[in-house]
Amino acid sequence: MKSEQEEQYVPKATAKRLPVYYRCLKKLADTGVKRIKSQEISELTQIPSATIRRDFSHFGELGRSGYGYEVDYVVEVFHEILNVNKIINIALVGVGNIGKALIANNFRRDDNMKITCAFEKNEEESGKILSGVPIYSVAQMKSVLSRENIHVAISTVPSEHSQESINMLVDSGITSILNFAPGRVVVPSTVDIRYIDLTGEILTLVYYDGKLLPPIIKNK
Amino acid sequence: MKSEQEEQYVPKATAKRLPVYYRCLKKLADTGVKRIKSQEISELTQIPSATIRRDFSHFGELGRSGYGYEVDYVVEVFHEILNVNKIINIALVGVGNIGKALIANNFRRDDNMKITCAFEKNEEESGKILSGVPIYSVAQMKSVLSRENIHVAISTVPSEHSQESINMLVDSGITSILNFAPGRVVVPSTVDIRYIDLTGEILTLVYYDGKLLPPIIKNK
DNA sequence: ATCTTTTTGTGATAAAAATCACATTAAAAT
DNA sequence: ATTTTAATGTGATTTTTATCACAAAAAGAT
Ligand SMILES: NC(=O)c1ccc[n+]([C@@H]2O[C@H](COP(=O)([O-])OP(=O)(O)OC[C@H]3O[C@@H](n4cnc5c(N)ncnc54)[C@H](O)[C@@H]3O)[C@@H](O)[C@H]2O)c1
Ligand SMILES: NC(=O)c1ccc[n+]([C@@H]2O[C@H](COP(=O)([O-])OP(=O)(O)OC[C@H]3O[C@@H](n4cnc5c(N)ncnc54)[C@H](O)[C@@H]3O)[C@@H](O)[C@H]2O)c1
Repeated sequence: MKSEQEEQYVPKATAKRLPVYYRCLKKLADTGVKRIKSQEISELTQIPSATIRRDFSHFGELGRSGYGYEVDYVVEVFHEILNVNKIINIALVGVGNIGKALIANNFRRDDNMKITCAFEKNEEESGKILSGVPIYSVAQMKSVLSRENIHVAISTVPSEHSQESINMLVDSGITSILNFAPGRVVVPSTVDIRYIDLTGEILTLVYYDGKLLPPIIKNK
Repeated sequence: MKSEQEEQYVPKATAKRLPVYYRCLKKLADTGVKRIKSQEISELTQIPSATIRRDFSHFGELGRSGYGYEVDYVVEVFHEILNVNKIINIALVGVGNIGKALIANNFRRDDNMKITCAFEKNEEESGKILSGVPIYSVAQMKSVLSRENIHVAISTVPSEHSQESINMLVDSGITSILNFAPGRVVVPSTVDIRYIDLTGEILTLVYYDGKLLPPIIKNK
């Protein structure tokens, strides 16, 4: 491994793949697989083996030459890296179609993350408890979030109220946001926001399909 | 613009931004904005103006020096590029929490895409009609999809049935898939699959947050 | 008309990411 | 023990993407 100083930097592209690796390795560990090589992880994740080895290398020498990786050990490392050991409490804003689905499922399979409270503008919904998750009115957002010390939120409000909802979240101390409304909103640089853009994904799929992939679009 | 030959290639990174541009410009057009410059689009989309101009340049000389872009014209161009003029019929597999939410909303805001049929393993659900969308049994998949000539699908089945569901879709002639189960599945190279990974998004957000962004992670 | 201002489109460059390819190291076989 | 085999970790390179910075072109002002 490189010196601490140099290895502080994890490329953005690598960071985005970490959950894929974690999930893949976790599944292997749960299946009882003890040993794996980059080539096999590649088949499972569709990520080239050289990329996998390079990515892993940012976190130390996780494997052994001529052997591969000890699954349990690598899972442990990724567990640590991704904070899977810590419970992530999540707030949800906008209890509509998607919001209700997210609450109902509530990251069932992921034992470390959980929607613990939700906020809804419509006063008919607020006050209720859905699948154990209390729905508050938006007026209560700041106090609830600071009391419960929550910093991660999902927004599932309609596009036109997206900025409004995100402003309230930021004002309530949220620093990480997942927004289901794809229109870009403005946030302070201290806040990290990511977008789920279903319409965009479909458009991109169809765009590529229309071009029949290889000949027109340069790279896979 | 470059010669036809050279300009066949649209970088992958550009393609992913096209829906963002389209949405942004469409909104402007709908608001009555007639003229826009790359700097303003940058403020609205958070994409650097140089990147925007470079991206646009792949589709011709869309703007005018010292003036900017005619909003209506550029919307028209993107409209064409993204096939927004064509109706995209979408099949959905797995009518559970998420599946039902997607059907209920059914891309309300996007007049060119629509879930027109759904498939569910649970025989209690199949046979019903939800928000106008007929729910079929999985046994009917191949015949319905070929009859309706559908090539785009969304899978919202649990992870452990993901490969099974995708296999059926591929076998039924689907070439573009959006999968809500994040575990990577194997598809023929003729099929394009994209993943929505909510858990992964949250993990990545928290990963970055833990590192407090700038000092540890190299680039924004 | 001419001049000034503005903003594009794009060469050139830099930065980031992916990939190659192999020396090195450890495992497994003999 | 020694040899053979296997797979890592990483320099080196290539490819892709982002950004700089400005000449050229058009708009608007005078
Ligand atoms: N459901 C889909 O299939 C789908 C597809 C593409 C995009 N999206 C996006 O997902 C988001 C949610 O979709 P949906 O179908 O769940 O919408 P929805 O209308 O069913 O639910 C939105 C909820 O947010 C509430 N709300 C509005 N403003 C609020 C505020 N400021 N604070 C708190 N709550 C507020 C509304 O009262 C409503 O209950 C939308 O932005 C939509 O663009 C959804
Ligand atoms: N809802 C969330 O908050 C959330 C969060 C993260 C990930 N996800 C992912 O989204 C997916 C769906 O989640 P959900 O909460 O809607 O699950 P769900 O269990 O409510 O619904 C899944 C549905 O798929 C059906 N099904 C199973 N196998 C099938 C098959 N082969 N063909 C057709 N139908 C089949 C089931 O009968 C069920 O109705 C899961 O893969 C999950 O990992 C959901």
